[in-house]
Amino acid sequence: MANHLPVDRLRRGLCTRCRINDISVYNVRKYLSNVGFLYVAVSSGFNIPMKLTCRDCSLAELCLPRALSPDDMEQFETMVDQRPAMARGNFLYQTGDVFGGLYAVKSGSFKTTISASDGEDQVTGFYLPGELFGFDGFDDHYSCSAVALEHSSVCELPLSSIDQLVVKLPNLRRELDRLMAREITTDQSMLLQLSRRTAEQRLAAFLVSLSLRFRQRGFSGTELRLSMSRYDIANYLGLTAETVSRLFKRLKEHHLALVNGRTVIIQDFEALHRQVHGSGGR
Amino acid sequence: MANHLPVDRLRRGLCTRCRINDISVYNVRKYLSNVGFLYVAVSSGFNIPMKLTCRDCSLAELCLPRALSPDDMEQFETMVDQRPAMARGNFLYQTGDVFGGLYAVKSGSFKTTISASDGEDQVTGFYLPGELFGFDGFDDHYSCSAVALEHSSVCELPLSSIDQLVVKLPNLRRELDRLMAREITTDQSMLLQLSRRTAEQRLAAFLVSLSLRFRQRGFSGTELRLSMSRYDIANYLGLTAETVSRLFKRLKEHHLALVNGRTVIIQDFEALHRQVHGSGGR
DNA sequence: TGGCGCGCTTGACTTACGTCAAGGACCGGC
DNA sequence: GCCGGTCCTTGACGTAAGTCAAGCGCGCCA
Repeated sequence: MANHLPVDRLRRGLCTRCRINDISVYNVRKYLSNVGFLYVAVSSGFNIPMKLTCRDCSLAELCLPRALSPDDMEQFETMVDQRPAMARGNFLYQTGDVFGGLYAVKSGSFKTTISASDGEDQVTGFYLPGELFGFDGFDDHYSCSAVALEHSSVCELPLSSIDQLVVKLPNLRRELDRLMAREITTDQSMLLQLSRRTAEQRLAAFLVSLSLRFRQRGFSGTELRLSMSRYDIANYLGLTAETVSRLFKRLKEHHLALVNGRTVIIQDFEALHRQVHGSGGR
Repeated sequence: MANHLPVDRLRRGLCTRCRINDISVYNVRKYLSNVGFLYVAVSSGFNIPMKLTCRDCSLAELCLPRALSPDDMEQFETMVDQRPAMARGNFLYQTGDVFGGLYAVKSGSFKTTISASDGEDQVTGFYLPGELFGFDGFDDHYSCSAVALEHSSVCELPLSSIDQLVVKLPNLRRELDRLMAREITTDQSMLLQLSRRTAEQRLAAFLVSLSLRFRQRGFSGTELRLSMSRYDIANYLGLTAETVSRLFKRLKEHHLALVNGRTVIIQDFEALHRQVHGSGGR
């Protein structure tokens, strides 16, 4: 397994194999100790002191500012707050909190959940580096809670900044609208998933989506490390952890994917993809 | 049954019992012929020639412009296009159409649907007078199709107008953000419904929501006329038409609601409400 | 490095809801 | 007022996925 190192990307803050974007010796140590396999056999280049700007950030092409011209970008950067890293399981915000702003994942990953009156939760989304979340809060209060799935960090775009920026930067407003529409579209396609697809198809769709998003971020699209538990996956897909477990077993038997704990090796992406769209649901 | 007539509201374009907002002799005749029970035993006051302004519209307190000051409202009105009425079953827009703008229901009702690659549809929402839809289109193309469920009409807020107005009217932008966030929140609470609630709970939630929204619009909250088919309801709730039918029967047996064709009489709202939140799902 | 607990797996059994099929009611058009 | 089609209802039956329970093992912490 390649220990071929994309040093320049690392310098800019991101290892293409891991999910580290805000580099510091502490974080890397911490991260490495969590990672099962060691793609990062790094020597130097770690304790670069830095306050990342968006232009430096390796996620720039994926993240919100990608719609901005260099001039706009400069204005934009001054409005973005970098938040301290968070430990796994910590809440970034909770249901009912006053809307503070939007968040972009800088490193790690998050889940958002809503809770029913009886206390039961529903996972509504997983967010990877470069992805924006918090749109549900625009109605004054967040309707979801956001939880770090691993050691993670975010950039914050505070509400006050948004109000100022959208007037000055029409491109930013349009990009925000676009992202919000995409949030709606993905939620709605989940509605279709939940009501018209079999458990098998849902899991296949989940893996395909993750694979594509990882690849987009420069990670491997075939060897993934899941940051969420079986329970989270099951909940997100409207299933139980037992069912997910059995399905993973079936994927293994059919040589579509090899799942071992939280490591997933996708063996036959095409077949998985076919399964998603394949021959109707229930 | 009262033929007590809210004439002033009718003058302004809305009968509180029916769903007529854009009054013309033609429309009323057309509508009456579709309605099973005749609340509207109207004599005069029908063929009022009018181009409704938002200030005249009886839906003003519910619709988008409610966030606007009188001055703002005047600017806003000039940008809104009134579309000709549409027959049942007609598309306002279809999946993939270039985003033209947002729509507010003026009379009648609409459903939005997405379709899977295999051609199967999923109903993602129902929209009543005063409700805004089309947000999914902000990402350049509509990801849903919008279909009139009965003889209906809409007001259009074209994209070009939105771009101009949001700069001039910050309150409008905030209201749009709020509505968009609400769309996200309702979609996500549907995710919870679909994955964690029994068929019975889903249908109860559907009826409770409809009842509240009808009441908000000045219609009866206890005697509803559904504009959507059993198939649509079932599809929206992730069930089959057969199951919905059986559930309606059960509601009748338990004296919670009386359902006859498309007429629903809610007998015990509280009990229905309890059923929604009651003692966990599956 | 070793111990403990949570998260995962596996099997046996249950059930809510879907599927299939047939008949009935309503509605709109001629 | 009759006829055709669509929408709705009802019953019999099947099954995908849930529930319950028990054991295993990874990974986290001391």
